[in-house]
Amino acid sequence: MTRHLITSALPYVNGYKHLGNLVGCLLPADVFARFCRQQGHETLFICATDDHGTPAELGAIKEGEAPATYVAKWHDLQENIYTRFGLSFDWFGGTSRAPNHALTQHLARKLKDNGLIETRTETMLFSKADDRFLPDRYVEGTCPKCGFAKARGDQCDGCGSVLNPTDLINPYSSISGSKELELRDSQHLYLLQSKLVDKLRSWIDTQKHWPKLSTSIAYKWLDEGLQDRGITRDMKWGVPVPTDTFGDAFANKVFYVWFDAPIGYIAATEEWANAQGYKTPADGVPLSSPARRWWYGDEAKDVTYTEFMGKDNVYFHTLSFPATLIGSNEPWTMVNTLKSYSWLTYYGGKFSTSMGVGVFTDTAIELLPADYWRYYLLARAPEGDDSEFRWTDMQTVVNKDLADVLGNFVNRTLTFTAKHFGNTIPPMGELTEAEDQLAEAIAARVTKLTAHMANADMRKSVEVLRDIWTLGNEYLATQEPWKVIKTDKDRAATILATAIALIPLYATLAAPIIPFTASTLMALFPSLETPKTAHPQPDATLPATLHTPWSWPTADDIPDLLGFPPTGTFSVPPPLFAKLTDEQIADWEARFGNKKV
RNA sequence: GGCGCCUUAGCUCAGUUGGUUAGAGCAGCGGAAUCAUAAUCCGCGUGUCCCGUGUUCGAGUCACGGAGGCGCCA
Repeated sequence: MTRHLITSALPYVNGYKHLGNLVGCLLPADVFARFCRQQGHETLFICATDDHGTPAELGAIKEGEAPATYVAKWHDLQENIYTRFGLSFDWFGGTSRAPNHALTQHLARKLKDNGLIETRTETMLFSKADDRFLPDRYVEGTCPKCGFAKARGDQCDGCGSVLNPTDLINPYSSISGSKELELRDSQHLYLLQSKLVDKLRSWIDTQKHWPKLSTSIAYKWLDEGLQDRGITRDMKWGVPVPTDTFGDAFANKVFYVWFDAPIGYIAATEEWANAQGYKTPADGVPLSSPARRWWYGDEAKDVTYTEFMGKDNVYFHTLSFPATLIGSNEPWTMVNTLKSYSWLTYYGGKFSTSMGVGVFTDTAIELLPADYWRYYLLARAPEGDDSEFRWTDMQTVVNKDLADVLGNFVNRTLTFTAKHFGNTIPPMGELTEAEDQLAEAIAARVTKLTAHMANADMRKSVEVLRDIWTLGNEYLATQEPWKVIKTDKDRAATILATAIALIPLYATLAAPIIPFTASTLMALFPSLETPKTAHPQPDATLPATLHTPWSWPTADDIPDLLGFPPTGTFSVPPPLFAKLTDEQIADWEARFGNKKV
């Protein structure tokens, strides 16, 4: 048994995320977490909202709320959506909460103790009207390169140039519009990443389980020479820089959002521990014992840590966050396996939060049940290249795989059985070569599926899963119980009992991907609640997997799982999946667009 | 401007460290079956693997040049 720590990149707090965000880290992480649990591994799946930074502060100003109010509101709104999508976080925290303040400040102090932080003075724009410095996008003005009138302090939307606020011509505050700006010196903390290059490189050299993309991105940064990085901002919203350590000059400054955000993984774990009644220690490392077991010291040595993220986050997870942890000189859990994803595009164009392009999670979950989205999105997970979202593609995949192959298999099996045997599962008779071959074919695919799941390969997992479902239909097609029933009722009973035995197996194997449907399928068979007593031959030895219906089977378990179907009564459910109609698709294409924007 | 990535059947995409007739799903065509949400099962794929040059006994797979698309950085 392995202890699996799993994190998904933190969704930014301001507003609902789109489907690209969902499939680009949250969803695969959830599938992997569910799989690990089904395998019996001790698993902790952690996520949180990324609460700090300028967009959150500006969003709060726009909605006329205090940042804390705004952030708390959006945290809850997002969490509600994720729950409805079936994301099975053990804890969904927020980076603006107390544990993250404590941990961020703790790590900053450690970095200073180790000589890895220095103070530098920068000349920045200060607005008298707003009584504050104006970093990044708090200032707008004319682009010095292309003359675009509404260039932001960090970047020009006219020509794409990256800018510094002081580059702008005729700058003005984007909060108040005031042009009364002046240059003032401001002190900032820099993390001396340049001193950590060797340690980072030797750590990365030992990482054998990273995808090529991640490793090459990391080495590229190291080869080009890692720059020291400013880790503070002149803002109020964020983790305050502790003045007892860094001096009064930092009284109105906070840590940069990218410094505190990844620490949020650890902090959210501490939130989880606090929720169980464990108090964060006031001295030393601010981590209580349950969180320590996952993150710190010898107790966490046997933890396997897997991170899921979009490819834009690779730098922060391979270099910047590790620099923080390594630089602290403390024994933190570091990432073992890192899964990065490309983009899901909307008809080849970008899903865009600011432009409102594509489909957002809050809208999506109103249109269709979670499993429709989960299955389709995972089947198209952008694991290598970008992949395209299209309504017609989703219609094809959902109708074909879910409704026709899986849904229809369950439906045809149960309705036919009910017609001839009532709502009692028919007795299993003597097995023939057909059942042996079926078991063998499924066992081979379970081995493949298990390997793909263990690698968190979503597309391949979905593909094999569908293959397994097809085997059920194939079995019925070759055994033709509708013919056999006329001449040999016992044989027909065996065929149907075998087909019925496939249903809970399918539910178990599909559970990480379509958990809601899996529950529906399991619930059809009351006897599975207590599989031991449901066994048709009480003195036979059951494989362990039968004792808990959700346990992930091995290939060796398959013959027994097929040979001992659930017993007793069952109910015939309505069709598992409604097909997406041409009218629905046309409607949604009209509503959301069906071409590249 | 610098660097990196991508370009494979009508569509969406797989293709380990270069090695025999380049794969899957969907769509399409043909057949079987009729228990089922007109669902299922089986069979059928010669496509300049973006273009060019080169390395090699042998390249979709490596090198260089080019076209198109994308990303990161300054």
